[in-house]
Amino acid sequence: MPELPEVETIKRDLFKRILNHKIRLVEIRDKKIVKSNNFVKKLIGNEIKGIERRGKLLIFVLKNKEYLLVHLKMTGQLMFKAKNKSGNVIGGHSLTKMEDNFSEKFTRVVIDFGVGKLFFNDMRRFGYMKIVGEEEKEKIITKDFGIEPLTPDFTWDKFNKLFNKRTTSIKAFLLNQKIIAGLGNIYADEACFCAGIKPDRQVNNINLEEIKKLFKCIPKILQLAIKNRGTTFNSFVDGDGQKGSHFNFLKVYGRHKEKCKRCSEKIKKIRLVGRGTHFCPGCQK
DNA sequence: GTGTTTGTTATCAA
DNA sequence: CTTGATAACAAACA
Repeated sequence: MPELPEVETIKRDLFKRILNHKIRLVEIRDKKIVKSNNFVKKLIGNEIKGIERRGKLLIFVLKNKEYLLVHLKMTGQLMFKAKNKSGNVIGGHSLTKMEDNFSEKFTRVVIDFGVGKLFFNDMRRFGYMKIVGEEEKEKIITKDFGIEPLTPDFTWDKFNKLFNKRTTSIKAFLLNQKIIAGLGNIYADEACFCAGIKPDRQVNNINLEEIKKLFKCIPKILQLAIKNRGTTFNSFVDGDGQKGSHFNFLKVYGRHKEKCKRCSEKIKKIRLVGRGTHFCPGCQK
């Protein structure tokens, strides 16, 4: 599940690979993935001049000031494979099996940059790609997303105000992209552990001290996960097709029935907001 | 065959 | 209009 740290890792990887290379060919293998018209035509001959991120959404800035938006949803992957001297992508032989974290079994779109190809793979087909103009891009990044952690926009004043008059669980609050952008199921659970808050607590019952802890925990958790190049649980790979190493740093997510690293109590798993939710009964109140 | 996995949105309710 | 709760979607795997 690519969340903010995973998407950020991909962004940084692709920056080094695909910037300023003219797009030669675009192959759509699954029409469902592409959500805008004239997709191939708009890309061929174009260049990517920058890569931005808003929450879990990747924004490729095109030379003609249009924007290629890519959302990986649950199982999306974006990986660049360089070409060798004979013009074939390295490691791109198998069409069916996973070899070296790479197969074309679930490849939905391929963008050929001459120096290599960018593969959009997505087993579950929840992800999408679309090209939009300046106006629509601005509308999306302002309307659909809340405060962006890891930017100057994430201030104590703004964060604290978000807790006013809300009547939902802290877990649902953290998962809501319109409130805070970029947290998903893994990092929402991790943030709650870090702040010592049980995920089913109501937002209006969380005290100032706890809000302060959350304010510190959210960037801290995300930064560490980025440093470890993201969490690979099922399908996440970075822009080069490699796994992230943050899995072993997780305190609660995926550690059901295991001992808490801090207090040795058994990690519990419940269902909240329709999501698997992990917490430590000893550390979280 | 069944349950489980989750990011987002549609839908309905208040 | 805003907020919240819930189901639905998709496909593979244990």
